[in-house]
Amino acid sequence: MASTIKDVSAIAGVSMKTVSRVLNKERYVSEKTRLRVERAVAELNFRPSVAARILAGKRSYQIALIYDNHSPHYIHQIQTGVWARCIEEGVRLLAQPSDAASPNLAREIGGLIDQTQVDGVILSSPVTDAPGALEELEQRGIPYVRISPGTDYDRSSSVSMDDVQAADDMTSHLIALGHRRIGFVVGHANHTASDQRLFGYRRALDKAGLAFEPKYVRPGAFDFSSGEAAGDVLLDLSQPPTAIFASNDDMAAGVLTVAHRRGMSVPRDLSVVGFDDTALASQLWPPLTTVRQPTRDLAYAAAGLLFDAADEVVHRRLPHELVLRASTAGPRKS
Amino acid sequence: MASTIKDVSAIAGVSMKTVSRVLNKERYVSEKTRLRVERAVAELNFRPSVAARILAGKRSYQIALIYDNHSPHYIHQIQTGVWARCIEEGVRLLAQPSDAASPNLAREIGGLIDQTQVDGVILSSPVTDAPGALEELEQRGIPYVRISPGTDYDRSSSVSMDDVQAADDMTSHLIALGHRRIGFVVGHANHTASDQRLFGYRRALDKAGLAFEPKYVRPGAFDFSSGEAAGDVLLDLSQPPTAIFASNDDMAAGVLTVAHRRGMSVPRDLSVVGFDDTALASQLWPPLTTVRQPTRDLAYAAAGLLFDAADEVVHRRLPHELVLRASTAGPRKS
DNA sequence: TATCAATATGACAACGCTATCATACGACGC
DNA sequence: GCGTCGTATGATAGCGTTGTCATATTGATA
Repeated sequence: MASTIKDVSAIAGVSMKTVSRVLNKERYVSEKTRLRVERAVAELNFRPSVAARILAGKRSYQIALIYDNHSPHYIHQIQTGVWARCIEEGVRLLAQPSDAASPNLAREIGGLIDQTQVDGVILSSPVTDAPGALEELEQRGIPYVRISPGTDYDRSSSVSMDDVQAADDMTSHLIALGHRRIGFVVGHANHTASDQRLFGYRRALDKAGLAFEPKYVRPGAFDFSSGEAAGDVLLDLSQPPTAIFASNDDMAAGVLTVAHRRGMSVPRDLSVVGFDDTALASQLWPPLTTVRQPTRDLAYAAAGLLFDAADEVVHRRLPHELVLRASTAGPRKS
Repeated sequence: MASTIKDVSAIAGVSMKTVSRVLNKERYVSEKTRLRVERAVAELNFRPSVAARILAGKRSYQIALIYDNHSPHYIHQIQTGVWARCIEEGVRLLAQPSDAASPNLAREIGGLIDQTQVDGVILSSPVTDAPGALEELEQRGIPYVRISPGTDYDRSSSVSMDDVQAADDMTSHLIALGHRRIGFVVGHANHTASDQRLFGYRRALDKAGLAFEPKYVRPGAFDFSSGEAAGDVLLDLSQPPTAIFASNDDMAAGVLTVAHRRGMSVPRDLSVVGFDDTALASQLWPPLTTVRQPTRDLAYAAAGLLFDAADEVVHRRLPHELVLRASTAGPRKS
């Protein structure tokens, strides 16, 4: 059914190798020949077999994206961004869910590479910080780029946003609104971003001369129910916070639900802010003030780094943005 | 670096072909030989090259999942379900975003097949109903399974839920609560599920002896803002509905936002229900009564059909479930 | 014992492409 | 006119598997 390079060469009246040259845009092909070949390719609607290319050549025209279970929204943004760049490059993308905490992670990645011979790998957080994974890739000499890595910053190229600064900005915004007691819900312990956001929160308090009070900081796990739990504890305090900063939107939704359940009005009785600007943020009531994380663009840029700067280590930092919606206001005079 | 079948055969002291037999679980290999080969495979941590297998054999050990831009949540469920089944089968999954409305869809699918030689394809709605795509697959004799197809029911194996019955159930539930004026927000015109859910709504009204009133039905597009728009129109009616049934959760969130914005209390002043039971549904305030669509299970079952029943056309219907949360109550006495 | 089917293994070609090397042609400088 | 270089093309050998066919061994049956 499908045509091969041989068919093309027969129609174009040249050798297989010349067709191969045209396909790979190699030098030393005359204009005239190239046109003849291209016409034959179009006529047969010929697509080179990826399998044969991999076997014969050094490149596989495939890269892998390895991610762990974030929110569907996050994964989707990451996939879409990487995908877009791959299309431009004519490279196939293998999307690979994984478990960053699994002891088999390195073996699985090794297997993936042996099986598919991918040309490069993109790791998204938190797989970015699994030591075994990085080692495996380096041992095999597979180029890789990390999206929002938390550790070993200089070990590979990466793209990221400034989580510390973003959390600082958001906290400062709440302080500027007049809040003095600001609750904070930390993210999942696996993710370095969690620490960074917490650090940004503390830095902003510091700069404003406000004391850091451990009782206003609650652990969370980036999911709705941990946001609910943290919100309940914070609002049960004798001196409850007038604003709560959750490290992501899902947890902010949990806080919001707790507030509603208690009959509190947001933002009159309590300001709530999140982080990420997922679809959820604008669909909640009230719409959530949050930090827009440029996830899709990060992913696009990561793929770009993989294709362009093969050798040198490059870091690209993309700007974040405060998205002010209706879930924040000044604290109520009490 | 990576070892080949030759290395394995040398260590095990058998021919390449025998190693191949063990790998593919073919008959006629003695227990003793199998063990020797398996030990050699483990020792070298050997993984067969997918590329070589494709080239030499008839199978590629890869299937493709083709989807169009639904909600990230939906895609994620679909991917996860298919993925899980593929792992069990030792088959690699190529996830392929696409545009169901594109005139190039068939060409793109053809290219995908030529390039990757996938063994089978899973189509998720609404790509399920793109005539060109089906034709292309049939012409090439590639087995395919559809998830929630809307047309040409007998053309291929498929998995689906009963959208008509589910919408009927939900509408009947609202009627049982005492509602008589029930608004309905239709889904995206591309999706056959949209029509089916509308039909189920009408059927339930019919059964209850309630008149169908076109003014209570508004178009939508499965996204938040179309839900908002529809909600606004419905609530502006001189005799506004006491309950609104949105064809998916995103649109229901839009309706909820409109209600909040108008200072209405849900469910006291208005009942709102959705469809799908996405993560969003339980994170909204109030938590949304909705239909649980078994998306992940549908996807898992679809992959199962692809692997098991290669030839015959099989349809699997999975049960839905009404999820009753806090967004519904009886209408207010007025 | 001869015959046959079932079981068990191996030799070798083939899959569709790229890498390597060889070859041919003109243009150029001396 | 001859070597040399840059350009343009082709012949052929793999890449790592599986398919095909051949062959050997066993046990059951005639």
